[in-house]
Amino acid sequence: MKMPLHERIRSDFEGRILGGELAPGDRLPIEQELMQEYGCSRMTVNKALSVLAAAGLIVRRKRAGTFVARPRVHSMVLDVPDIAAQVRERGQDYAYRPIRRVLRGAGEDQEEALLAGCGALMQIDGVHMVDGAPLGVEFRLVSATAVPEIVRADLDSVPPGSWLLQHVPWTEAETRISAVAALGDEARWLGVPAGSPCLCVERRTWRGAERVTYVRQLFLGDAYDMVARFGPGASAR
Amino acid sequence: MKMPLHERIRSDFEGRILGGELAPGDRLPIEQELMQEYGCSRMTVNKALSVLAAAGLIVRRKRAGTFVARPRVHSMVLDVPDIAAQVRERGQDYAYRPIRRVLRGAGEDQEEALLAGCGALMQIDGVHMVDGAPLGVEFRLVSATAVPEIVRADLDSVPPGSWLLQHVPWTEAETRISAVAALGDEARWLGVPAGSPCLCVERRTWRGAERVTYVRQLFLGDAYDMVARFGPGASAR
DNA sequence: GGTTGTTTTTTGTCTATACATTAAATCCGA
DNA sequence: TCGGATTTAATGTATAGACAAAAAACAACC
Repeated sequence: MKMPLHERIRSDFEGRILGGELAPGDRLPIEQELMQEYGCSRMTVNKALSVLAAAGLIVRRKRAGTFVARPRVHSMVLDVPDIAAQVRERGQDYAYRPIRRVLRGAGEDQEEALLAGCGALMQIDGVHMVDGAPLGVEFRLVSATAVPEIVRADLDSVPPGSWLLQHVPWTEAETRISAVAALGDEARWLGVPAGSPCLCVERRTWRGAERVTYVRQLFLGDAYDMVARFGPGASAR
Repeated sequence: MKMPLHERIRSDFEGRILGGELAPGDRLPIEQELMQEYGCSRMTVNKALSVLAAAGLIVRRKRAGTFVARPRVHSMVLDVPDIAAQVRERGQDYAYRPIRRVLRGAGEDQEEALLAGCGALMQIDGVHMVDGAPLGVEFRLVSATAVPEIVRADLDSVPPGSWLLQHVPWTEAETRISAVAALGDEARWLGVPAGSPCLCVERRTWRGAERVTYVRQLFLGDAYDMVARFGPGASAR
């Protein structure tokens, strides 16, 4: 196993922590001791520990030492997929069917008000189709002040999710996942009886302090799920 | 703003990439140029870029240079909360009500078979209660070969989720989130009509190659949601 | 033309050292 | 005993230099 030394030190302790040999609160050897143990310079040890600290596995406190991180505030990596790509990967046929696209001011809706910042809003609604059947509907709001290009963009051939991903840089995002019953128009577009369970994905994006987009997607409960992973290669797959 | 130099270099490029100034595929200056530009040593530049590379924002190739990473398969950090703690944080009352707890061999169920590995299984079912009303039900399987302590653990006062979090080390986990309709027993335990939409959270954990646990949780659609974040402080909140 | 070495550029790792920063521990005087 | 100043042990940042490793670019050869 030819592994850089700092990598070996890192995975050594990672294993011991995740495997339970080192419990939260336990103190690790100080850098001096580790240089002895591994026969290397302090920078090498430091690099290994810095990476573990960045990953949140350990906490380093000056003068006190290095400790296994307290609360296993257990966080996982959620892959937010490009729906079209994901569907095609499974060998199925994907299509986006636009429902509506209007440029207007913010209405009564609280979300709209927050997003608008007294500017114009582009509303884009559509349905994701798989092999001719609806998979999900989406209701999207884009701030026309933050993304002026949206007004003239060609969004009929490309699903707006993909377009936005390519053209709109953002610095922060929040995704909220819940379960709701499909109602009214939503149920009709999805072609299911009202009350059918759907996975509701809401996403808000910001650029700095400025709100950029809001999306609400409703997916058929039995046709779509989201997966989050933790562990070796969590983000690599 | 007193910020370490490597941190400044890092956030400099992070900003330019997330802000769109640097597009995917663009090449960054080589380390030599950056040492000139920032008037520092190569190790400092290297540290900054290594962190960005670890975060997946850039890709570094020997002899070729450093490039902004390709269309970011957009991944976010999902916080998997401790239900009890989360509820109490909102000032509400939390209780766990056990339904069933049996030690047995694996049955017909495929999931059970995968988990068992010809060993015994501990099945633990219960309801999460908030202010006296059901929030969710959970159906849990724990490999008694991987976690022998489970057999004698006191799980009536402590919700098994918390107990496991404390006592069972694992190295890999996968969470699958979908929307389903509550049916039969599940609906009864939740106190809702059959067919009500629920958020279904399934989690599998491994220790190395060995399966450790499987959980299936059903939460009332209108009372529970999960949040994932991306951006400054994504894991810190 | 295509294959196979060879060079060279760029990142990867590591060392040894220096000084800064922080906070725990200690000391000391009122 | 308390509270504040001082010491000191640990991490944090940074430097300058060395050699390793990979892969793009080039050259040579059949």
